[in-house]
Amino acid sequence: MASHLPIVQFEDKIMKTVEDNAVVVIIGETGSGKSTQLSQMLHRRGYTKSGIIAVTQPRRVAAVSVARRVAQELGVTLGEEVGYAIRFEDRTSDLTRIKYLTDGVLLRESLSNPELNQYSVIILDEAHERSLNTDILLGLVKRLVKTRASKLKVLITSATLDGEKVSEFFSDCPVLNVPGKLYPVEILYSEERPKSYIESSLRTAMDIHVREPEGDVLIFMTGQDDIDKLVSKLEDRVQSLEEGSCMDAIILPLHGSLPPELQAEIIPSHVFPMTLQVRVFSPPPPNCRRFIVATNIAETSLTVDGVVYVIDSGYVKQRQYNPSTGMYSLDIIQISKVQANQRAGRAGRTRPGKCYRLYSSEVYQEEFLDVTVPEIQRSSLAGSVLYLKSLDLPDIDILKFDFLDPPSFESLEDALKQLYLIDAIDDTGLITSVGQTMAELPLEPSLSRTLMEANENGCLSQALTVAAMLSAETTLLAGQSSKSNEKKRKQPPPDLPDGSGWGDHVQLLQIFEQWDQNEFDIGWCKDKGLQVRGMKFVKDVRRQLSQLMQKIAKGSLNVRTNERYKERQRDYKNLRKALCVGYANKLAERMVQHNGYRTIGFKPQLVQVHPSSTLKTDEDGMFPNYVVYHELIATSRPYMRNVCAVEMPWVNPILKKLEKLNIDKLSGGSGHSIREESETKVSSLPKKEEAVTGVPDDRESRIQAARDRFLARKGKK
DNA sequence: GAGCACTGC
Repeated sequence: MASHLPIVQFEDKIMKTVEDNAVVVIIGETGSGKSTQLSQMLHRRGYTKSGIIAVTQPRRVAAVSVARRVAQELGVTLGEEVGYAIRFEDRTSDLTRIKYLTDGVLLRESLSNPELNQYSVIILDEAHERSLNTDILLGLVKRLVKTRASKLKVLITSATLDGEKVSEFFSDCPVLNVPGKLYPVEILYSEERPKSYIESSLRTAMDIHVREPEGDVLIFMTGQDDIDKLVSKLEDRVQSLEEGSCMDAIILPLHGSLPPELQAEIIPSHVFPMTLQVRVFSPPPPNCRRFIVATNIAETSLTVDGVVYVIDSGYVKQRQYNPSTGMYSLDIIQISKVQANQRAGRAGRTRPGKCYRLYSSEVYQEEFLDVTVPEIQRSSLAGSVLYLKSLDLPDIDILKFDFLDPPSFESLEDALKQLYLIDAIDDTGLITSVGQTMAELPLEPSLSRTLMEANENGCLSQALTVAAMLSAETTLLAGQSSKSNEKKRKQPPPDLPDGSGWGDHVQLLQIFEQWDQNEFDIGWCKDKGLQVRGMKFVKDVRRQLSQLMQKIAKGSLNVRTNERYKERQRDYKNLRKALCVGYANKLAERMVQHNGYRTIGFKPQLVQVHPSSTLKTDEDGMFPNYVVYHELIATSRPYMRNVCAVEMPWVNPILKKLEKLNIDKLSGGSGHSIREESETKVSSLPKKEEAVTGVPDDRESRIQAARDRFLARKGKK
């Protein structure tokens, strides 16, 4: 049935290698069939007799669609022999032998079963995407193949030629290459970087339209603004063409904040069963060319069917975290070679195609990084560090955790400091009982800490709502028409609650409470300009959090709990106090004379309340003296997004704790509970690994190098 | 008076 897939010819070779080795890296290009076939091969060879085969995917849709395809190929009912597990949805049963799951779900499972004993094989699919979760799994799995000795097989699949590095990481395990099924793509470079990649894209697109035979055009832009601009320019140009001089054209924007009904219809592909094809709108009319103007969402997450031409600006908008300031920034940066090739590959899925790169081959060769900087080196690590601490693995020290690409020492110290401020670890770096419970909640540490505190002071139900709302926040406001051709007149304000002046957390709470009072009516969301999908997600998250908190909850979890009590609490004092404890790592103090704030606990930054905030000023026009914020983000200026007013008496204990902060003590702790043993364990660990694998481990030296770099930087200041 | 790329438990 799947005999046309390239990987099938390699079955014997792959299976022999898996038999002889605990870990195998498989490089399979797009269309090789690795995602659907590897699990079935292993099943045929009896690997499901001693356990389940787990296949991880970075995305939910992929886990579901690949599982569906495999069940179909094996002729079984989905959820029986072949199943999947994603957040909110577990379609597996006692019969399940092949299980597709997101890597986040596998990490959760590992929390309650660190040895992952139910699995005989773990396949980490699409590892080249290097999601934060995949990187943590790579480290955990490396440890598991040692502790579970010969009882576990691990396959790492990747689409790029980065296999050598992964192989080195796994003690030089074998690397197998499986060809893909892409058609050739001709690469056309520009002589030089254009002044404006929008104008240059426009010219290139029109050239293609006039000169090239039929086939859709996919254009990679960096963000919604650029997309809107280019779409409207393209529309103008296409309309000004003489009628009948060339085929018709449809121009379609494609980015994450488009409402899903406009965005795409997702249909399984017959050519590439392991991916998703997206048809933007219904089938394109005959003799008509589509121009899809997209963000990097079209690089991996969505596949547009029918693309023959790709125009690549060479840029991407990327979010990165600065551990010394605690601030995120969204920057437009050059893509990596891997990304450039991924984009080009989008032109060769149905027949030979062309990729127009709006940069020269010298720029590609000399300026582009080989691979994208992995997420783990661009994110705040508080959540990941807490997770690793909570596993309480006897031989794991956070600062020495074996990452494929270790994050900076500075970034790990930042994470430890934050965790200490919110009581998740003590002053020696050991996880606390509060921290242990926090780790079990699928939330970022500030929010899980807020829930714990709210449970103590009687406002758990409110905090659950706030945490759930913030988990969805960006997808909440429906696709605003931005500043497109529509008249720029402000639409009638959707009259949402205003947070009673206390800020955005309270507003989010009030919005959900109103929705609850309106019986979760979908029409109500639409009236208020809220994305229905986002609000439903909030409801799901809230339900999940409630279930997890049930065991330890001291009060009611219902949204409409204690109406009378709430009436007396117009100032939301308990909730704000709980937020202050949870966000002790995200505190800011107002400047004396103006409404700017200074961040506390980081290298001090001058930041502003985001203009979209509902936080109110007092009669003198001044903001509160202290606020906590959900995140710092530098866009046009440094902003605090989602702020909440807090009171001086709640802030004082945090300031005291900051004074006591001793980062060396925090990071010196071993991270596990038997401190006395930590010294010897840490130093003896490499030897132990040598004995097991017979291969020296370079971990110590890499960590030492990172530490040296860090200290050198520190010394300069 | 600003606007945020993309995932996920």
